[in-house]
Amino acid sequence: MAKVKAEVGGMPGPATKMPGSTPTGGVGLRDVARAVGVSTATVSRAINRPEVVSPELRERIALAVAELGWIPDGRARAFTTGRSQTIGAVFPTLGLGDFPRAANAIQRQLLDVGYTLLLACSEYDPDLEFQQVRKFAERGVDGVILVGLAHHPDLLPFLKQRNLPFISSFIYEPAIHGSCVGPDNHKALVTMTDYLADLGHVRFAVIAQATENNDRASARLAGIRDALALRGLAVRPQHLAIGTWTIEEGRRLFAQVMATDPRPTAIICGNAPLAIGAVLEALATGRRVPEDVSIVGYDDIEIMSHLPVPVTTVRVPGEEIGYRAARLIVDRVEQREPDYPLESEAEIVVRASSGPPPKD
Amino acid sequence: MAKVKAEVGGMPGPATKMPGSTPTGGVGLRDVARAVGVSTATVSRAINRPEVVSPELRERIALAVAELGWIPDGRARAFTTGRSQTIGAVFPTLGLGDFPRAANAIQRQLLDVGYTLLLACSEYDPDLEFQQVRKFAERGVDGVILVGLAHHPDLLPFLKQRNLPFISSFIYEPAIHGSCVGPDNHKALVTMTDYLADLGHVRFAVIAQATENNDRASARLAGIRDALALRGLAVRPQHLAIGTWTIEEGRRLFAQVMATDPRPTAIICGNAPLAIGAVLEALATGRRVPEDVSIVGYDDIEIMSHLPVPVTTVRVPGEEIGYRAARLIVDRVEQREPDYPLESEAEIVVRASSGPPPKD
DNA sequence: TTGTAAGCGTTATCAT
DNA sequence: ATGATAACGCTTACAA
Repeated sequence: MAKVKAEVGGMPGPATKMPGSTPTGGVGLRDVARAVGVSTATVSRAINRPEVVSPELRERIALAVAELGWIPDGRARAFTTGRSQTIGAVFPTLGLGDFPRAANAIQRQLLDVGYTLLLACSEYDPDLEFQQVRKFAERGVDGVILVGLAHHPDLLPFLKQRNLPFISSFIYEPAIHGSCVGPDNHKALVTMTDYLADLGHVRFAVIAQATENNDRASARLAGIRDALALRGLAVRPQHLAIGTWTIEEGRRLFAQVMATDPRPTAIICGNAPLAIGAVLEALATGRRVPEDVSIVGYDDIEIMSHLPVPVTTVRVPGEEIGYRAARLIVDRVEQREPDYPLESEAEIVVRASSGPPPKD
Repeated sequence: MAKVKAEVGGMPGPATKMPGSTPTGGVGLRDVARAVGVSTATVSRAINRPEVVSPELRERIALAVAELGWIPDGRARAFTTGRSQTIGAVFPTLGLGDFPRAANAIQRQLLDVGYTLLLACSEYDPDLEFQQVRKFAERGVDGVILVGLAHHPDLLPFLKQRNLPFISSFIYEPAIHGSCVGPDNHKALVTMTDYLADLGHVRFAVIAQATENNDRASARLAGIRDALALRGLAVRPQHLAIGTWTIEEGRRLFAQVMATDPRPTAIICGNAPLAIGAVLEALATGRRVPEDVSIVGYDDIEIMSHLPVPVTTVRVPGEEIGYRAARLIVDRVEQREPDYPLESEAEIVVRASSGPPPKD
């Protein structure tokens, strides 16, 4: 009990505080201390550095804690220590590709090391992303996980000024080693493009999401272009279709690029829904995949291997990325050096949707 | 500057604090106050209740705030006010059905009203869910959003004791009106079952996820059973297949129930991946859908309408649920009465995967 | 309208 | 090994 502050009879008095619900259930460290007959300092130590209090006391304190149902007030703790044991992550969206998997992995790993995840979505909007990060800063996160490298121009200065550690995920750039974790998007699409070109393809179409504010999408597009250029090839303007990340859009854009002349023989899709849409539209319109046209995607979500024609795609290890992102940001916060690889290998998963180009 | 506390010459002294990075960038309310030449109280008021300070001061304070790049330290604020403007949500998983959509919606809505979302996953494990909620409580969340009604036995008492408002989402029970928001899972599957029975189906199979710790899944199963019982029908034991929530599993369980004798003519799937798997397995094994067998699902994610045979399914308005969940928990926290509906209508979206049973 | 000053629950410093 | 006590940055009576 204790805490029942002052007036019981209900006089005006200095107004009992009670702005919101008592966070820790009304019991504080002092209540525990009082119950055991020690000082708050001792209780605090018993919690945070048990080895430094006598076993006997430790025992009695643990008992009282359980008895009273006390849990530490993280707010007060954060306030006092200057760290909140909290990490903020801003994803473009949940529910696309490997993001949910990664978010899950981050969350699990953070929990393991005693941190909590604050998760927000930017909806691919740099302004919103910045706003979310500001919120996080206000909330006192110890570090921030971002996706990609393209951000609001004021974002990085903001973080710098506040000395807030941050990392970029789902991307790897050797130039900023130590602050990014993910696959090399450029390299992944070079590999994919090479694979298709080696099959004999010459006319490539690309269905992808907009590259503005999305350096990962840009890197992928650049990878395709660079790989083709090495062979003296290029994507025709009418074979480049830009959209969003829905199946619907994939169907539409597939139909669009297939209506051109000459037709492409290989279609590279910038994300999973676009690839799914392309494949389903191809089948729905009676085309044979890959005999008439090869289609490849990005992100190996489960459905990719289950469509009537399983889809060749770039597999990004989302779980691994999330796990490492969590470790990395915590290591940054706690000033440790990462001792694990930061570049994740994206691999090409070859399935039935890709093959040699038609003879025609 | 200011903050440069005491010793500049670098004597031991009482040790400058600096445990972690300074959260607010080194500038505090007092710095702003000093710069303007007013008291901290005035600055605080200028921020929180602008109408109560003179316009002139308000102006100068705003200027100084911008100048110094000050942002409030949410930790201190939370500490002082007893509220953190933070809501915790524990979802079973991201990346299944409408959960990502709902999470997104919650997050957006909370942002709108000045709250921040803490998101965690329970992986359908009640212990983990409880642990996450404890973490949230420690972090001082003002309220908690849960999914469903089945929880760790100690969870609700825990929340009660701490006076922590919470709501259940993705479920609606009239009996606890005001603390839940979502569809009536039971009713939804009664409707779906009636629809199929009215088409003439008599032999029903059910492919669903385990019902332990998942009252929503239980409610759906009960809905099917009750609707059938009203017609004197029941699901044969060998036509009830329990699994997880993967496409893979859907394929396997579909094959399993179709290998029985007599065969079912209608298959009700408990979630989207199971339905997708069932349909794809049916097509892959040369069955005609719905001529040979009708297949229906739960959750209307995009792919459902795009498969070679579009899938009849229960559509749950995930976005609406998330939006309302966010509003509801905030209203609970701020002791307001909700003035919007809490029950979301699940609707049956009829597509090509369902039809009359085969004559056989 | 503005200033003064008392907390809020914990950790950390210093003394014992 | 333990206790006393001063912060931490902000909000909020209450006084002026």
